[in-house]
Amino acid sequence: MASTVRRPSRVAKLPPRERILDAAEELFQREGIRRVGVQAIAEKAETTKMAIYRHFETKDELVAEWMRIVAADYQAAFDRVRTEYPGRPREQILGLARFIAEGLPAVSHRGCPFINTLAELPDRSHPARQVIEKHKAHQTRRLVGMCTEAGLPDPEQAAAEITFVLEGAQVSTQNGSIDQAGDRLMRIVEGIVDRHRPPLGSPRATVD
Amino acid sequence: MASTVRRPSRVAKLPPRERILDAAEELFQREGIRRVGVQAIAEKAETTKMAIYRHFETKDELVAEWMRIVAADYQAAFDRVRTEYPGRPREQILGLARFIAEGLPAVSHRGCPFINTLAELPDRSHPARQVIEKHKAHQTRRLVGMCTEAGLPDPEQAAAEITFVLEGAQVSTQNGSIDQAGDRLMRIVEGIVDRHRPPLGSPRATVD
DNA sequence: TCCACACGATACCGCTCGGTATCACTAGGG
DNA sequence: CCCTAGTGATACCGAGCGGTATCGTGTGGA
Repeated sequence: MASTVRRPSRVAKLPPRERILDAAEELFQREGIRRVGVQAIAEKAETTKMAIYRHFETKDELVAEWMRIVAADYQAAFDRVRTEYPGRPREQILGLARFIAEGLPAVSHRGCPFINTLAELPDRSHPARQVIEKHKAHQTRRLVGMCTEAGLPDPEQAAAEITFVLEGAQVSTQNGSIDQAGDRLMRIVEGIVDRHRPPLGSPRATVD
Repeated sequence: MASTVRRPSRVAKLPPRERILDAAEELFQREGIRRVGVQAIAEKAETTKMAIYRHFETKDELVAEWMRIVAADYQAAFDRVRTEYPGRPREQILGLARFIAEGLPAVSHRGCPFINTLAELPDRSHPARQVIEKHKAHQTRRLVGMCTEAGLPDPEQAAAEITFVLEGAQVSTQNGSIDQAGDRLMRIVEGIVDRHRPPLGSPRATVD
């Protein structure tokens, strides 16, 4: 391990900015934002504090950039299920739920980055908080659209219910109150999208 | 006149320990744990840092004591619905949901103390964290019992679903993605407890 | 060849943190 | 009466924080 560190330029290291973001992501996720100092991020990224402040105005801006990356990951999951199941909104919703359910073991005991960051940043004007709220609003809009396409009778209510269970599954995994949360989550979401099947002959009915 | 309840600072102050806990509760809830220093708590409690350390070994122990108080509040809500609707588990569950739903506006943008504290304390051996996990496990057990009494066919799955939506409603209120979360939450829980009404004359579900 | 420029390293600043030591005061019980 | 115990006030400690200043260094393009 030390031998790889020895080589500064012969080994193709990622550019500093990427290394900083990678290190920040891992430390923030594992320890929380306020527990992690800029110095610790620099060390994990194999660079220095000065380099961080050359790429990010403040630590708060670094946090916001991290949140933008996480939000982009979720957006990518949305895009993926949409191209994977074109015209089949029911499968799209289940794909999203599976994306969350499969991510539960990885974040067990540390939970969702959005929820944790929100808890650590009570200031509503914090740049990272604005990123989160904008992302969540956008995500809700897309989910309502899917529920509408799926022919659910009250799409906004269904989207709210799905959102609640997705968030709640992550929280309950974090505090250890519900076991097999992933399986339970999938069954719940299946129940939601199947509860009000569109009447037979509906143009948007699922094909299988 | 409210003077009986009011606590003029000079005349009839609460004992220091109570004032400290009251001040800590408000500051922790509003600002988060790590943002609030012991000095700030002392000032709000109209006492000094030394007095705090006479009553609590460390700041972490003060946090844990706060969590015990919050957990006791939730336990009291459980007890209240059980005595308020004796032998009517469906109403008990709805009463719990109403307890959460009515609390949503008060904690909007700051969320549930348990979730926030968990986010700020990644160390699983932290005393406050153990209080939370023990409380959540106990709460789940009680909820499963209610679902069993209500005759829901899969009480553990139903309890998981209810837990998810209760937690999720608080998270979604905090990040502002779902409006009218309280009303939506109540409709969802009503749907859960009404979805599988036990057939008339059906035998009781098995109790674990 | 030279220069610009991003990067690395280190020292430093002011501030706040959790926690401790010390001393004076006051109320209550024998 | 005094003795004790809890309280208030203040000063202090070492450590870590976010952020800055300064100087050295290696490399690539002209």
